[in-house]
Amino acid sequence: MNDLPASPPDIPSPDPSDPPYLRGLNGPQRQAVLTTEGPVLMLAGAGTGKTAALTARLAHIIATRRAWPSEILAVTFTNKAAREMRERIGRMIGDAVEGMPWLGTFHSICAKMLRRHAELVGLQSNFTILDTDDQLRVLKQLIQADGLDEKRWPARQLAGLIDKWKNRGLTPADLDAADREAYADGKGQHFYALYQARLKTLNACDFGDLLLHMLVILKTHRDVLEHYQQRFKYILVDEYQDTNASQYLWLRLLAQARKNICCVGDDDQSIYSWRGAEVANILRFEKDFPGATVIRLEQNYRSTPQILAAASALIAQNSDRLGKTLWTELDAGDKVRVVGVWDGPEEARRIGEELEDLQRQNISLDRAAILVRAQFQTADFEERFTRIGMPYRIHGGRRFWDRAHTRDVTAYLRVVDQPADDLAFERIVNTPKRGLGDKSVATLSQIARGQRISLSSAATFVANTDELPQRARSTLARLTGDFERWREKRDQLSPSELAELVMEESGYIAMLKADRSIEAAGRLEDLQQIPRLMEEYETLEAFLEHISLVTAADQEATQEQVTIMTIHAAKGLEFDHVFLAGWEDGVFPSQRAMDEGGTASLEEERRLAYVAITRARQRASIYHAANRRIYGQWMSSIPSRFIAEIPPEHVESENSFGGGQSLWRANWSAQGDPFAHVAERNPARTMTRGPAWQRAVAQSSTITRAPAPSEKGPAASVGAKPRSDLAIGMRVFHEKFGYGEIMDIDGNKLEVEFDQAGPKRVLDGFVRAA
DNA sequence: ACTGACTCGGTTTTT
DNA sequence: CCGAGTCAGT
Repeated sequence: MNDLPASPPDIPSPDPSDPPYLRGLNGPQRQAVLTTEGPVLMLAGAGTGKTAALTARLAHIIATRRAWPSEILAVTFTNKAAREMRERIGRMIGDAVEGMPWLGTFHSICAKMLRRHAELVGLQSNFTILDTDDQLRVLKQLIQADGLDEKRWPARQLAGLIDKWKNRGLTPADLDAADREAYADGKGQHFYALYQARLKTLNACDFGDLLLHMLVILKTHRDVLEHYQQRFKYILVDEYQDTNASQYLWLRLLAQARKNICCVGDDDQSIYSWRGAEVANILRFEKDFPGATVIRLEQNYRSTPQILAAASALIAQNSDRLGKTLWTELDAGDKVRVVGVWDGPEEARRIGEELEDLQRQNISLDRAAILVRAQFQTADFEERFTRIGMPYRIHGGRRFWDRAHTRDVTAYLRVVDQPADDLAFERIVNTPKRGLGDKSVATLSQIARGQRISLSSAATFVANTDELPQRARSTLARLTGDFERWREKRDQLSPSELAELVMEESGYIAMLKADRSIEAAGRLEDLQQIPRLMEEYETLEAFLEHISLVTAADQEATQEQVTIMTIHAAKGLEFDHVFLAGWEDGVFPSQRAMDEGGTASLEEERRLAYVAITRARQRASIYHAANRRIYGQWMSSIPSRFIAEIPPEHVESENSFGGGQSLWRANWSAQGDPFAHVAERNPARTMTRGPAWQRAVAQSSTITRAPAPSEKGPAASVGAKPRSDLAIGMRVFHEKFGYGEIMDIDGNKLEVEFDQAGPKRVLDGFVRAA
C-alpha cells in the first residue's frame, strides 16, 4: 500500500480554462479534487495544503452539479475547522455555502439529526446536552444512592469508563465480561444502564450519546438510515485519524450505499488516542472501503527543508505508519536549534530574550509561539513575561463557558428555558447563598421524586406544605417567583437582555461585587461579556444549544502577543518562529507515557513531537532544562530522547553555560553528565531534594554564568523578604503596567489590579508606592 | 450553614 | 507547590 507513485500519471495537467478553484493546486491536490466518485483517502502531511484541496473538492462537486450543497455531508472535529471551511468555500462558491446545513462537527451534526429522531431513543427533541460537569454530578448521585464507597470508586473513573464505552459505540447491553468487571466488582454495567436511564428521565444526553444514539438509530431503523444514505451524495471527513470507533461506524453506515466518501488525515498527526481516537481507522481505510483511491499530499508549503528533514527523521522512528515523504521547494533555512538551559526559569528568560530580539527586528509577536507539553509548564513563562512586560496569551486553561461563574449564569438561563432541568436548578438553588443548604435541597428532591415532578415544580409545590421551615419556603417561593417573572419576559426581551436581567436580579452580580478579591473582578468581567456574546442569538434555545457544543473563542488579541499553548492545541496552526519548551524525558515524553502504555504511547508522544516541529515555518528552537520543579519538587532531568532522534546534521546545539557547540550534548550523554551521581538510580528522573539538590545548586554557581541583577530569575529571588512598606489597598506604580491597587500580598508576590493592564501578579521589587 | 484544617492527586481536552 | 474537595467544628 506504500507503492503508490507520488504523482499518478492520469492527473490532468493545468489548463488555462481551469475553473478558478483548481488554480494553484499541484498534481495530487487536483487529483483529490477531481476524483469525486468512490472512496478516497487523502493522506495529507503537515503543511501540504490539505484545506485548499478539500475546499476545492467541495466547490468542484457543487459547481459541476454533482450534488446540491444540502446533499453534502462535511464533518470536522472542531467548530473552528468547520467555520474555516465554511468561510473558504464561501469565497469560492459564494452564498451557496449557506445551503450547506450538513457542514459541521460530528457532534453538532449528530445533535441536529438526533433532535429529529429523538423519540426513537426515548428522548424529546428539546433534550439538553450535558457537559462533563453535569455528567459527573449525575454519576455521583447514582453512586451515593447505591451506597458505594465514593473514595474507593470515584465517579470520575466511572465517567471515564462510560465515555470509553460510548466512544467504542457500546451500549450497556453490548459490554463484554471484561468491561463489566471494570468498575466496582462488576457494577460497571449496572451503573452505565442506570446512568442512561437517569439521562432519559432528565431528557438529556451527554456528548458521547449524541453519536451513540444516532448510531443506534441508524442501525435499528432502516428507513432513517436509507433517508440519510440517499441524502448524502458525497461525504467528506477531515482529520480522519482522530475518529473514534463510534464515529467510524456512523460514517460507514452513511457511506455504505453510495460509497462517495473522502477521508482526509495524517496518521502521523494522530495525537488523541487517549480520547478514544483510533489511528487504526485510517490505517485500515483501504480494507474498509475496497477500491479506495489513496492520494498522498507530500509537497510541503510551510517549513524549510531543515525543519522538514528533522521532523521526518523523527517520525520515521515510528512503526505502523502509512508512510509519506514530505518535500519542499523552499530554501534550506536554519537548522533546528537545540538549547540546553539550567532550569525552567532560565528557559523562560532565554525565550523571552529571543522574543525581544524578534521585537527589535520588527517581527510581530503573532508570528511566534511557545509550545509546551503540559499546562504546568506555562507558569515559568507567565512569571517571566509578566515581569519583563512581554505581551503573551496563554491558550487553554479553563475555557470561557467552563468557568464556574459562567456556568452558574447559564444554569439560570437553562432553568428559565426548561423548568424541568434539575441539574441546572440544583446548581444555582443556593448560588448566590440564600440559606438553602443540603438539608433543604435533600428534602426538596425527596418531594420531587415522590411526586415524580421536577425540582422547580417541587419548589413551587412545597410553598403550600409545611415540609420545610417557613424561612426556606419563602426563599424558594421568591426564587420560583423570579423564574416565573423571567420566563414571562422571555418574549419581550432578547436573549442577551434577558441574561442581563437574570444576572442582576438573581443577585449574582451583587455577590461578585461584594467580593473584593481579584478573582471576583475577573469573573465580573466575564459576566459582562455574556450579554455581548449572546447578541447574535435569536432565541434562548439557540444560544444554549450553541454553548453546549461550542467553546466560545476567547477574543481579545488586540495587541501583538506571543502565544503560549500546548502542542495539542497547536495542531493545525503554523508560526514563523516556534519555541519548543521542556524537551526532557519525563516532561516530554511525559512520565506517564514512559511508565505506562509501552511503545504505543511512546509513539503517540513522538507524533506529538512531530506535530510540534512541523508547526514551524522558519525556525524551530528546542529547549531542555537540566533541572525542573514539578509539584514543588526539584527534579534533575535529561534531554528528551526525541532530541537524539533528530539527525545531527539538521541540528545546531548550544548551551547556556557560555560554551561551544554541542558541549552540552556531550555532557549529557552518559559519563560526562554532571548529575550522573543523582541519575544513577533512575535515569529518567530523580528526586534531588535535600543534599543532592544542594550539591546541584553549588555546582550551578560554578558553571552557570552569574545572572545580571536585572535578569535575576525567580530561582535567584528565593528567600526574598517581603517589603513592609506595602499593604493591601495601597496604590502602587509599576514600570510596565503603570498605576494600580494592591489586592493581595503573598510573601514578596503581589496581586495588583492595574488601571490599564488589569490584574497581574508582580514581585514587590518592581513596584513603588504611588 | 458556613469556616478552616486536612487530604489527595496532579498529561494532553477539538465536543 | 497548589487547588479542589471533604470533614469536623462552630
